[in-house]
This record gives sequence, C-alpha cells and structure tokens, in this order.
Amino acid sequence: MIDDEHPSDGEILTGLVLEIFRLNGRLLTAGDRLIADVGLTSARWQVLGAIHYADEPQTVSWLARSMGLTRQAVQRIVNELEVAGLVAFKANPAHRRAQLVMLTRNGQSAYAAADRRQKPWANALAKNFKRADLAAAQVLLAKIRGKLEAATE
Amino acid sequence: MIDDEHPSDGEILTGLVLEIFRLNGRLLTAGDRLIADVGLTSARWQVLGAIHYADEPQTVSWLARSMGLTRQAVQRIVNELEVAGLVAFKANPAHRRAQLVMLTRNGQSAYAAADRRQKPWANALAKNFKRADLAAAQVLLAKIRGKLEAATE
DNA sequence: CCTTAAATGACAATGTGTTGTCATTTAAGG
DNA sequence: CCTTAAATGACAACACATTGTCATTTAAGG
Repeated sequence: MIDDEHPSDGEILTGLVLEIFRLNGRLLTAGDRLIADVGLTSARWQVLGAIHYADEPQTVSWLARSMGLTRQAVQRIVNELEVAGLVAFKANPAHRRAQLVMLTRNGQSAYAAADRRQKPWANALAKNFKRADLAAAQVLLAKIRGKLEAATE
Repeated sequence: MIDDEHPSDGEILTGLVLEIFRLNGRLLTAGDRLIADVGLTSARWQVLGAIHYADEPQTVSWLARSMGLTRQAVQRIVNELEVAGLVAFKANPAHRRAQLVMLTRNGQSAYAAADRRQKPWANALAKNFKRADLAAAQVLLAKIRGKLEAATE
C-alpha cells in the first residue's frame, strides 16, 4: 500500500511533523504531572517563565509574541495568574490600556519551585543524548518555524 | 541574569522542548489553513490518515494508540466524522461494543484531496533542508518520546 | 465454571488555544 | 492638526485534548 522505499523530502518532513504532534502531547502531560502539586499547569508555568526571562515587566502582547502564541491565549492565563496572586499588573507609562505584567513574590517562588522540579527532570531526560544532536534539532525546528512564519505574512 | 554561557544538557533539552511547543502551534494553524476549504481540520485530517494507513478497519482505541492520543480524543473526532459521512462503523466480530472504523467513499476522496494539498506544501517546506537532518531530528524526537512513555508506566 | 482484571465506549468537567469582532489607545502621514 | 492605520485588551464562539468516572464486554486465572 504505502511506498516508503523512496520517500520524497516532503514525506520525510511529514514524518517529522507527525512526530512533533505526538511528542508535544507527551511533553504537556509530563509537564503537568511534574508540577501538579506546585499548583501550576504547563501553560501557566510557561507564562511565568516568559515573564521571568524578560528583563523588565512587559505587556501581554509582548509576552505572546515571545512565546509564539496569540494575545488572547496569554491574556487568559495571565488573568488567571493575577487572580491566583502569582502576577500583578503595573501601570504602563507608554500605554494607558496595555498594562505591564510582573511576578509577585508568590509568583517568583512558584516559578522557582517549578524550576527545582524541572532541572533534574530535564537532565535525566537529556541523559544518553548528545548535546550536539539536541542543539542541532532545535536549530532545525527553529528554521522550519521561521519558514512557516514567513509564509504566513 | 541568565547564564547561557555554559548550559547544562538539561537546559539544552529544555530549549528544544520550548521550540517544539512553538512549532506545534504553527504547524496546526498552517495545517488548518491548508485544508480549510476541503472541510477538514488538522485533527480530523490526522484521524482520517490513521484510518487510511491501517491495512484493515480498526477500533477507536487502536487508532488512538497509533496516534499517541487518548481514546476519548479520537472517539470525539471519529463521531463527528461519522456524522459528516466521512467514516462508517462496521461490526467487530471480535468485540461487540468496539466497532471498527473505516473510510466511506467521501472520506477517501476528502483524504485524497487533503493529500493533494499537503504534498506540494510539504515539499516546499522541506526545500533547503537536508533529508538526513530531517530524518535525524525525527529519530531523536522519537527517542525522547519513547523515554517519556517508558517513564509514564 | 466463576471471579477478577483489562479493554472499550460513553459522558462530563476542565484546561488550552485559535479565530473573529469590537472599542480604546497609540502612532504615523498628509 | 486631523485622519487613518496599527496595536492592544475584552469578549464570545469554537476546536482540541486530558483526566476522571461509569457500565459493558472480553479475556485471564484459579
């Protein structure tokens, strides 16, 4: 039925794409379990990380762009995090509506707690893989993403 | 703030993971747009593909396992596809409740139409990438996934 | 043969993300 | 200065996937 003897370049890429779909799901569930008792989810954790890694408080739109998500998706998470007391809004001198988002003390400690969980987990998962291979894969995927984003415009 | 001078193996893998999250989203939206006027979505398309690639009609649970998703997720899509007339259920001699799923004539042509869209798209996206690099990335991601699945048990 | 465990489908609740639309605010151009 | 386009947040609708639970069915073990 299926001729995989001489796959085209596109077929090879398609195989990679399907693998990305599968792995994405596994990573999300693994992440959720890893930090469940910290009171976080993968999505909230990621948003906290984006805020953490920004040198200065940023707007929701900025965070969304840095994460490759839509404004709406990030806004929803940020609002929940604000209710949970993990982030706080701060007036933006450059824009009256677009408030700046920053971690609260609780947000910082929650992120730190998640990070303490994540580090040994990531190290264990990285074991037996060559860092050069991991890095090469990341570069390749980033290039593919860049091509997709360029095509969207 | 961030010491990326000497990243640990875990940090490199974390970078790869975040890239997978970003690329996953881009791929889904690109796929949705690619086949929107065929009346399909990425998820429905994937399920049709799983059914198509199975040599014989299979149960929903079998399809879910082959796709790395939960039974419930696939069942929902399959039920919608059945309403849309793209798949049909067939009595399973080996199990009274677990019916077998097969493509209808419309389902086959819908999948074929999507495939005709996908092929040139995939070839264009694969352009300028070495097939060895693409294949290597797929193998690496599959290994990572295998490790996650093994750890879940 | 009977009991028990495993697989499967059905149903509900929840979390996540996109698209679309609108009003407000800011920035840019004439 | 005024008009217009772009950015931003708010809100709603929809698609997708996980977890949890239950009843039914099948398979396995004693």
